[in-house]
Amino acid sequence: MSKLATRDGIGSDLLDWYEATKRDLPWRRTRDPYAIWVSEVMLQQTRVETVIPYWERFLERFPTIEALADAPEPDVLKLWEGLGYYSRVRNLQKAAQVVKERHHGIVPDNLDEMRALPGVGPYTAGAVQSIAYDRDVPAVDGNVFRVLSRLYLIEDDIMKPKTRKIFEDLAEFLIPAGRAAAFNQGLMELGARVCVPKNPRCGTCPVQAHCKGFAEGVAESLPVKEKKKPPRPVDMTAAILRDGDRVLIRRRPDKGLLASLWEFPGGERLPDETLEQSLTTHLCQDLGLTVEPLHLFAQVEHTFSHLHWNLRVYECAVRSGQVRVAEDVQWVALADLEDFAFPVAHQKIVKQLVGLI
DNA sequence: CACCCGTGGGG
DNA sequence: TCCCCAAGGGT
Repeated sequence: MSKLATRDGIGSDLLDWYEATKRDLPWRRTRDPYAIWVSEVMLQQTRVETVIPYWERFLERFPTIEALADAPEPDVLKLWEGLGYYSRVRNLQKAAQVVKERHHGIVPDNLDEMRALPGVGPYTAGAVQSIAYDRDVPAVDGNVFRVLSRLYLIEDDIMKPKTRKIFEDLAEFLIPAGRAAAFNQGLMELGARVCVPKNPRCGTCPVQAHCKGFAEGVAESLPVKEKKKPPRPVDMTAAILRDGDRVLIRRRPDKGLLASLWEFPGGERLPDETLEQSLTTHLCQDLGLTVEPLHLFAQVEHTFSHLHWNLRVYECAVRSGQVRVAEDVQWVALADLEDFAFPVAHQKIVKQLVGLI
């Protein structure tokens, strides 16, 4: 750490630049720890421009910890529809319930208690504690990894968990006393607007003079990051079952991919399965129905972070069996489909269906 | 540690 | 088109 014993001007240069140029983001207009927390969860792996309208709607509908804690989960999920990584909001609501019941509805003002809440990891805890409570703790996200790896020419693979401590220690060391809120946000802002992954704007960088990566001409090749594997292709089938103006939908399991979202019934079609076999497997086992595919209604390609669905949707006729309507299996009028939270892949089907009205 | 968990935008 | 990626966390 001795070679880093030059806290030099990074802190003050970055703070000056941040205060002078920071964006006017809605969550920067509040000091409410809950509102800031919500923004940090939404911003996980998600762009600022995408988050803004979601954050506005979410805070309007659930303005307090208690409002979120007491809300029906389907309502919460509906407001998150389209944002992805849905376990984020399920954990957020669980955490809100813990805060309501065990912390008098007040977001904990220390790192350990915050970290203990579901969905709160090292980044989110550090971000909320520094931004909302002015605690001098680091908040290391992807931007900070990139900025610091360039500034100090650190070549450790940032995808490896053990690398995290190197950057957290450095980020903490660099915090100007009492200024973690602005400093942490300054590092992230710099990563988002100047020290970007490709074609970094080193010419306008406020800390270029301190940047070892720039001096060595290797800034753009940092950080070192292992490539991730391409998404695995999966064939999927889904059935449109109609009864007058109503269609059958069901809720996905409360764990795993797209947990608790609604969908048109179906599932994975294994490589050696026929269409009928696949539909029978999923509809018969899950709903007690056998069906006959009538015609291809839609074909949807959808890529997730780790999967690629080729989803074939067939309008079907019920051949035998009776639909067991339950809390998680419902006939819904086309006009009411919008009340349910669907994953994007199935929203494409909803659009076609509603277009028929 | 390796893998799972979404989505939309940009180069 | 394809690949990368964006204020990560859970298991």
